[in-house]
Formats: sequence, structure tokens, C-alpha cells
Amino acid sequence: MVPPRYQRRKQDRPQEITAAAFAAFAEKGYSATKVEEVARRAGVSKGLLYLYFKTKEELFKAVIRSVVAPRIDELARALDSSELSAEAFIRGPLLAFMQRLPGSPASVVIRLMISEAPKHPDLVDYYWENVASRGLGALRQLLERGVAKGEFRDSAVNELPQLFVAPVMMSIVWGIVFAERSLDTDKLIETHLDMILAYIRA
Amino acid sequence: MVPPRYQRRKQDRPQEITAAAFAAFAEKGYSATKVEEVARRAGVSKGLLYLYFKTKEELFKAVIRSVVAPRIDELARALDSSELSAEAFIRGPLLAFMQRLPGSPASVVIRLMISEAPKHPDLVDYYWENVASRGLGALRQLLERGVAKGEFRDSAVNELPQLFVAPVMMSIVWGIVFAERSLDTDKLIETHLDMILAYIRA
DNA sequence: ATACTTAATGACTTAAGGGTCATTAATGGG
DNA sequence: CCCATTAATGACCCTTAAGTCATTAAGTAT
Repeated sequence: MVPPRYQRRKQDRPQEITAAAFAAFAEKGYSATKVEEVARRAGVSKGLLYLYFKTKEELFKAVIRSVVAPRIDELARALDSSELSAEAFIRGPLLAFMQRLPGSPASVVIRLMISEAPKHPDLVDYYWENVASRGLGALRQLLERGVAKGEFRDSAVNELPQLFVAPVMMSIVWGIVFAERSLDTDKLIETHLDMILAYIRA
Repeated sequence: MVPPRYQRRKQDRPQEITAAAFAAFAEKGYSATKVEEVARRAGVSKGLLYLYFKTKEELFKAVIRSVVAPRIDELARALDSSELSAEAFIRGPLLAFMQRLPGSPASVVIRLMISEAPKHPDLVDYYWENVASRGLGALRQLLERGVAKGEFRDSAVNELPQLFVAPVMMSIVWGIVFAERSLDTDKLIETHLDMILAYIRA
């Protein structure tokens, strides 16, 4: 009994291919990755890949979306789930969340966005609507809650939630460029939040 | 009298070519830029370009160096030239310097480094030795001076000069990805430094 | 002037890699 | 069991772009 040379698995292929593509893009970046290489990693022929994704660019977009999409609700849920004070929330769940990012797939997405954004305005729109503006909105909300409860004073930080994100971005970029020259990103992020809290505390 | 079809200008060509390449890379990124396009912008044939630069990669490295090199001493000079207190220095020259970066060629270099670093470890070494480690060293020195003079207290910031740089990196990345969706980077950086100072003041 | 050196050209070669398509074979319905 | 359907293959095509080189002509020394 000869085993079949391949199996038809229409349901699973797209996911398997995007997963393989993500791994390849993470290692080599988008343009240095060959479509054939992605197919090889997915255990699939190049022709099949083109059956599911019309172009390499479309594959790229699918990859970004596939990584980003599942995290969105996770992020949304995080905020309202807690009965903590704003400060406790920042020192607890938010700190933990931020510290996880530099070593996570999010880091790869950031790198890809930085490299490819200029060529893919629609991807930027997607990322903006689903990740950036939502995340910043959540931070703003958090700050307002803190002010309303009398924990925080009004300050320029309210208008600049990017201040929260800066050390995470720094850590991610550091990791991309100076991979080996280690940086204590956990401490960087924690110190930064400590600093913000000291600054905005009422 | 027929003007010569071209002029021999061995002295100027390399600079002109790297300048043209920088402009092209700034617009399209490294791999999306064709060597022929660089030659065209430099008003030169492709063959001549290859007379001065053996490969596209070598041209790339020359471009980075040509942008980075002149700024190095400027940076070094900045520190010791001032008789200001550490805080005044931070609020004055350092703030101005940092605010200039997001709109400067440095921003392009950062983008190129992020995209291409993994493929060019020697460039990373160069950048580390000449820019990153020097700049961070200068910041550390500045903090120590502040502590020695009794302006600043000892804190975790001494070991993490990256904290200073974070909002600049954030601004640069924001500019790359969300070019149009404006962010008040000047205010972001100023608020950040204000925050640091409040945190470390003795 | 003449001969010589070399900066400069641009048509050409070559390789890589994105994308196609005729062919094969797994699968499911009758 | 057999046929129709379509998932899957992989050899092939074709464009693009890096890199070469024989040739031309600007500058220079004798």
C-alpha cells in the first residue's frame, strides 16, 4: 500500500502558508525572502501557494493581518477587565504587556512595517485602524480615568499617549539593529513607567 | 564649438554618486532602488558608478558612512563646549539637537539601518562604534556630571541612557510608518525630557 | 601635433526570482 | 467502481536588475 504522494487539505493550507511566510519574513525580511522558500517551508509547491495568494504582496498582507488580528481583542479586553486603580493597572497588567512585546511576534511586525510601509499604504491604514489608534485610544482612556478619579493631574501626557509606547519602540528597534549587544529592556520599560507615574501623579 | 559630451571629474564623482544614492534610498529604500536610477540621478552612466563602487552593497555602505561621518564630531563637540549646568544643557542644546533629528537625514539612516541591519553586520559595528556607543557614552557622562555637581540624584537612569533616546526613536518610527498622521514630535520630546528631569533632580 | 592614459559610456550578459499553466492524482458522488 | 472535480505539482517563461566589457573620447605629457 503506497502512501499518497500528497493530501488535499484545502482548509489548512492558507494558515500553514502564512505561518511559514511569517517565519521566513522574520528571518530575512520581506524582499529577501523567496516565494519558493516559503512554499518549501510550508511543505507545498510554489504553484499551490499561488493558488491561495495571487501575489507575493498579497501574501505579505495576509501575514501581517494573521499576526495582528488575534491580538486586537486581547488588547481591547485588557483595559476594561480590571477593577484596579489606574496606577495599579499601569504597574501591573500594562507593564507586563509592554515587557512582553520586544520578544514577541509584534516585534517582527514592527520591523516589517518600518521596512515596507512606504510601499503599502493600505497596510498602514489597516495597522492604524486596528492597532495603533485603538491602543493609543485605550491609553488615553486610562489616563482620563485616572484624572477623573483624582489619581492623576492634568498634563501634556494626556495628549501624548505615544510617551508610554516610546521605550517599547526603543527596545524593539534596539533588538532589530543591535541584536547581540544586550539591553535590559524590562528595566528600561519599568523605569520609564515609574517616571511617567511620578510625573502625572496628582 | 561643440561642448564636450562629458567632463572627467574624478574628484567629485564619488561624492555626487553617494549624494544621489542617498536621495534615492531615502525615497524608495535600499532594495527597491535600482543602480541605474542612482546613476541617472548623479548624471552618470551605470558603468562609471561601478568604477567607483564595486557593488551595490558597497555603495550602500559608503552612503551610510558619508551621512554619519560628518555628524560624529559635531556630536562630540556639543558636550564639552558648554559651561551650562547639566539641566540647562539638557533643556537647551540637547533638546534642540534631539528635536532636529526626526526631520533630518539621520532619520533616513535609521530607517535604512532597521531594514538592512540583519544583512550587514559590519555596518552595524560601524554604527555602534561611531554613533550609538559614543552618543550613549556622552549621555552617561552628562548624567554623572550632574550627579557629581549635586544637581541629580543617583537613579536607574544612569545605567539606561536609552531612556533619553526613546522619544526620538518613537518620533522617527512614527514618521516612517504614519508619515501623514501628524504627531507633535517637538512637544513629545520636550515633555519627555521634562519628565526625566523631574525624576532625577536631587 | 601625436601618442598615450584613463575617465566615461552603454549595449550586452547573466542570474534570480516572481508568476503561469499543462499535467497529475487525490477525493467524493452516483 | 468509475468518472468528474479540483487540489496539487513542477517545469517553464519572462521580466527585471546587477554587474561586465569592448569601445570612445577627454585630458596630458612629450
